[in-house]
Amino acid sequence: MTESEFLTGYDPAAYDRPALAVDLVLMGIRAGRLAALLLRRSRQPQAGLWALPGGFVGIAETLDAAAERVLREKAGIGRARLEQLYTFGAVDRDPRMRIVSVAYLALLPEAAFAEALAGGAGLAAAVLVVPWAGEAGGPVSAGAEDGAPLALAFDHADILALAVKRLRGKLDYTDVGFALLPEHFTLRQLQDVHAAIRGAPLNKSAFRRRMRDRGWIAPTGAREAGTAFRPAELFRFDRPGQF
Amino acid sequence: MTESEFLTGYDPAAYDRPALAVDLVLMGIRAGRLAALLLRRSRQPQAGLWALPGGFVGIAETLDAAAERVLREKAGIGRARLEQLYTFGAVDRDPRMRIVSVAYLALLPEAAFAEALAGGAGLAAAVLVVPWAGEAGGPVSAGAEDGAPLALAFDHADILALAVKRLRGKLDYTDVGFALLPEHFTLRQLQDVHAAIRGAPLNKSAFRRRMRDRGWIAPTGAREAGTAFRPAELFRFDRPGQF
DNA sequence: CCAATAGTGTCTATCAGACAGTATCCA
DNA sequence: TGGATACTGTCTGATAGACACTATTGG
Repeated sequence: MTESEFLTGYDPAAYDRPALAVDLVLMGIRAGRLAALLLRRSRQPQAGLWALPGGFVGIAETLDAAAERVLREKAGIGRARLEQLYTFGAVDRDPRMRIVSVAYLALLPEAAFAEALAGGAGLAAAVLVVPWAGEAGGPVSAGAEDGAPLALAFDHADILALAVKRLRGKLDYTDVGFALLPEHFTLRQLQDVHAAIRGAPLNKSAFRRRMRDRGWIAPTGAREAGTAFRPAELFRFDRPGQF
Repeated sequence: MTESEFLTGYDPAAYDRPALAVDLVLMGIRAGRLAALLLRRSRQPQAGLWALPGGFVGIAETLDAAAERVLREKAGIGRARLEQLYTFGAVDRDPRMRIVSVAYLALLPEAAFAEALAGGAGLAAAVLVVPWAGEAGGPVSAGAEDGAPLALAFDHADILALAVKRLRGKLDYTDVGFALLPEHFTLRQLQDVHAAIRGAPLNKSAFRRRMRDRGWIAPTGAREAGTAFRPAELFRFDRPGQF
């Protein structure tokens, strides 16, 4: 039997299959704190709870392509660097039916995050409360910008927790800190982002030294404006496209 | 509409779905080199090529449970610590139909690896050639134990390459080195495993110092037997269950 | 004794934390 | 001038690489 003869006789519908979806963790910085974009579910199941933007994977659509489509259609964001996070496959994670979901993570610069919030997609910012709780990272809870806790749908709290953990792991040796900031930033802003992701403060001079020694930042020559004190120097990320 | 009313009216078969499978990367050490267990495909498609043990995910089966079942049924291994690696979703990765596959990684102690090879499952050991090629890790090629290259089926070369990359990333701060060794081992064996995964040699005294300082190893009091030179001290892993 | 490997001691470079000190802005 | 924050200098401890040194086995 040749390969083409085999294919002719193959029955792809022999067994029941789980449905396959993607869910997007879209992270940003909001008032100096780590935040993610969520949608309030208007329909059953779990109406009223907050969920990650998600959607089903088409039969002729790559997982990455499905994630990009959901980014456009559900979050109204043109493009972002999406990275696969983990695949969640508990049998009862969705009461409608068996749905296996591939979670993706993207980091939005501060302006893009604000723009997505202002767009008509109905997104809200969930501030992530990230206690230090050791290197492994403890549970992550989500709250509205006024501090009120948000109830998350399905297993999306697990997905958020894993996203924060992944972020932490990559913080020291990739550009995740820069990806959340505008093009020009102060070292203080950068340090605040790192502290928010770590969930613990950082030593100032050691942090500045490390950033400069790695050659990742370049001075722009400009300075902050509108401060009531000494304005900080503005830097830019010097190794775009490296990761 | 309540949640139960909604569920009654929901049609889970409205769209075509990709099939969902798991593939297992079962790693071990073979004659001091990093190796993985492969099956030679006897049937179309891609008959004669070498593939990772895999199987479809049942409709009421967790991803982890499917991986454990494949471990038993296709590899003849009772149990191992399986860890999800990545989900591969290219549209044409399997010529039969659209199959999305969740890859899992497990590390087998030297004896379990040899036992699986000797079992009746038809597994072969593919020695992985892992050039250093920078921190990111270059392409990984598989060869038989006599050095002859093995042709891999589907996108399984990509899966192996990612598994090695993941292993490298975890080498310094988890127990991956110990997981591939027998219960009692010499520091030389441990160093060889680390060097095989890194694809680059290690400094002896620095390595020993690091292992001892971390408190991960405990002396057993016993020594190697049957050597033609000074026998090495045998150690055991002192932090089982920590990772 | 030699060959071969086990195991140690020491020098040096790098890097991070701690913390105090100086610089520069606005009011 | 004072308050606030930006930015720097320096000490110290932890860790890794390099490399030579000693120790212990079988023959």
